[in-house]
Amino acid sequence: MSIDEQLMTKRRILSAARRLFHSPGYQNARVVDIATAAGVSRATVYNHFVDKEAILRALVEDYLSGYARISESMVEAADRDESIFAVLLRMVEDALAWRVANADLRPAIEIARQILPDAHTAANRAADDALRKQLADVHRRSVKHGIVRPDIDLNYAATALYSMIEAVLSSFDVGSSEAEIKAVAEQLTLLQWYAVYTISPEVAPNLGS
Amino acid sequence: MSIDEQLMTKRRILSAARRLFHSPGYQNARVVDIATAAGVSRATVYNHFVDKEAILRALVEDYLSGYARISESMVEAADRDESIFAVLLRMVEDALAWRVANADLRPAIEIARQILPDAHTAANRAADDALRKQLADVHRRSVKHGIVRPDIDLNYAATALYSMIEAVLSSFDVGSSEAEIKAVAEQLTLLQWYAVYTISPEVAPNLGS
Amino acid sequence: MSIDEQLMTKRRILSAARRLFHSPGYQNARVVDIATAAGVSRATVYNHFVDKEAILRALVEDYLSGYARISESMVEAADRDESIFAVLLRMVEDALAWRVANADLRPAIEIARQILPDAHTAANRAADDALRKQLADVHRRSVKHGIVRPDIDLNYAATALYSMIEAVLSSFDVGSSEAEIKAVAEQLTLLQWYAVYTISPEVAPNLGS
Amino acid sequence: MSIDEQLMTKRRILSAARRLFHSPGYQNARVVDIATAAGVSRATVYNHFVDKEAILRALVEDYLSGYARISESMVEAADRDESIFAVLLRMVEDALAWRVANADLRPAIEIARQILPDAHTAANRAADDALRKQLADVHRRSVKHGIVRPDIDLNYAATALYSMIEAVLSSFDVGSSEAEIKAVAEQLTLLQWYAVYTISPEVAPNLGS
DNA sequence: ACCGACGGGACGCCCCGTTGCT
DNA sequence: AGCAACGGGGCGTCCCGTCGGT
Repeated sequence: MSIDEQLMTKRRILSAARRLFHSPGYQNARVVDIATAAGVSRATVYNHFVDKEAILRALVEDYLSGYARISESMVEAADRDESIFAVLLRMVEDALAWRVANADLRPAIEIARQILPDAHTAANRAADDALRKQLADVHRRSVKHGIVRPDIDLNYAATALYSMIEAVLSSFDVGSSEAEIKAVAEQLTLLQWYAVYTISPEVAPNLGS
Repeated sequence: MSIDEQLMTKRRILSAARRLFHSPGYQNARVVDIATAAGVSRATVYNHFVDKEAILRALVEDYLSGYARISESMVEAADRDESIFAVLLRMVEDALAWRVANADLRPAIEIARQILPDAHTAANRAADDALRKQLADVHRRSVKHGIVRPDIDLNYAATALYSMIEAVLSSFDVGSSEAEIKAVAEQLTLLQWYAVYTISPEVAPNLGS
Repeated sequence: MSIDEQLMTKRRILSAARRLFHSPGYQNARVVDIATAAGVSRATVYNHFVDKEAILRALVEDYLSGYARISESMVEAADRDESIFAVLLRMVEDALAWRVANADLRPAIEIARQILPDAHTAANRAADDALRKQLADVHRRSVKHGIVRPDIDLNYAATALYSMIEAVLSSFDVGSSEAEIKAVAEQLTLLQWYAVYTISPEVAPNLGS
Repeated sequence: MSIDEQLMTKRRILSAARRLFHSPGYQNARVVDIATAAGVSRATVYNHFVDKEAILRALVEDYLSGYARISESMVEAADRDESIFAVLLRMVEDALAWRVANADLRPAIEIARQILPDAHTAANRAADDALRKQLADVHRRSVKHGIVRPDIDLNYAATALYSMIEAVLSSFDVGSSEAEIKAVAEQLTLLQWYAVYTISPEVAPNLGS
């Protein structure tokens, strides 16, 4: 059996698990169901994952690693010397798009938070911090321009933005249309902008300046 | 056994379940653990609740009913003709305080969202809508004063506020000190305010005016 | 559920196991088969026995305890002051009858010897020794009468008798007819007698004399 | 790989299996253990034997074929015109020596009796009958001499002898010392002799006479 | 209310024998 | 011949929810 086929097997198990963890849910998805859906036997599942939990862990880690990639792309974006608002907007868009693309993973991630207290938190913090660091950077540079409201704690502002990105998914049930995502991203960015900055988005200074 | 004693037993079961659902978590809390912690036998638990799920459901419903009470108190507050900012602030404070007081229930509520898809959503919507309706009312009245940013969708703004209240708990690990809660509430209210309104909080009009 | 019913359940499991250990054999008898044959669930089997091995152990112990009862009955017989030959004959008859009645347990006992090295040996030795002690007693008293062949080691003779009782089962496939058992017992006793004693069975002295 | 090397491999597998079937026993000896002990891989074991059972079968067949050789040597012995007692003694010695040399195979043979009902019985009967035929021959010739006890069934006597040979192993744990084997063989032969014959061993007639 | 046996069913483990690939 | 993934299937554990007896 080739190495490619091994990877395929693992991927098919993950894919089946992802589908079944979304519905009928992690608890109701039996290992044998995942195996059958992946076209393998139960034993094979245990050849690739020590645990049903390990499958969950793998899914969550895959998801969180996507976050890290977003923050990397942001670093590059920063080099292109765009306006602060544009940078924020891109960031929100990217994060939102990633979440939408992985909306079916939400239940799994919530479960992971429950039953993988340490593992999840560790990986999650890593991913969150990647994004948070970027936002903190934007904020810090903004302060130099004297455009940040003096009575706003930027930590809360950052948390607010993230939680909104999160919440907007479950509340508004955003479709996968790119246009929709853009519209929502703009709204969220505007909210963040007005909450934090004293000037209009149109006159936002460049990040690099 | 008197009715009072029966209620006591039920309450002790709920209390034990609440403690155990928080740690070691819903899945890891066995019915016999709950029974033992409540000082009763496993059979007695099943005399009061048809299901382990039913205990979870009862806990969540208790929690959500508290939300409804908050919105009721807001209606009264509105009658006292305070400023819009003050009303918002009180609302955030109340919601935050309630969440803090029930912070240990968060895991249980998340689980309920997973495994009680219909029951939870129904109750949750009811509670959410109660608050949301109040906020929508505040927003609607604000519009009449012409102080709302024209490029902001108030639906997103409302969602943002709620998600922030939610998120601030897990991120900042707010203690139960009333002063702390007040400080955080003010920050969140300010964020919401600046995001939505064009004027300074100090000159906010009265709700009833 | 009454205590009687509990015992019944355990007995029915043992009975089913006994049947299935004989055919299709210990290894081929699945726990679920035993459970089904006993009219209970697999879980119930594990409520009564920690192991599949424990069922085997229980069967073997029951069987061996029967041996002990035989030797007890021999002690009483000895008090009736019969002839040595008659005592030997009764002993062989009893042992043979017990083995015939439990012939279906032979495979299980052989398996037990394999997979329960210590447990089996311990119990088996106890049962064997019970009988062996009786036989040794008969032999010892015989020596006093000067009727034992001087070139015969009575230890080997005793072992020979036991092994014959054992072997005659598998080789001759004795039916359960009492007459058949008596006939075989007489043959075996005669073999033992002639091998050990110098006189004719008809003139055998009494045990007590 | 040469044919010799193949045979070597097969022999080493059998040797390892023999060791492991003795301890920790057939059921507890995993195929991978046998392979490792033989210095080959698990797959190679399956190249030489279709089954784990096939290994057991091969061991038992090797063992039983040794019995056939004993009976062949007895035929030759008979031609040397020795006394009946000497012939019996040699027979018992040979059988006993063979059993002692293969004492470690006993557990495997017992298992084979359980799980290879047909295969074992067939081969076993063949080997047993080879010996039994010889003994029957001796007995038949003895009858002609009028030295057999009239009240003894020679079938039982033959069975008795075989079972004793078998039993003496497990009960007395005979060492491999030749002298010990000789002593035990003499005892067993004497037991058989006295049980069956009316005359003293010293005056036993010759087999051929 | 309490107790304990019970049916049910998933989990993780372990080992067998098979099958392609190297 | 060696290797490793795989299907298959039994074992023992665990917990749930039920039920009858005390």
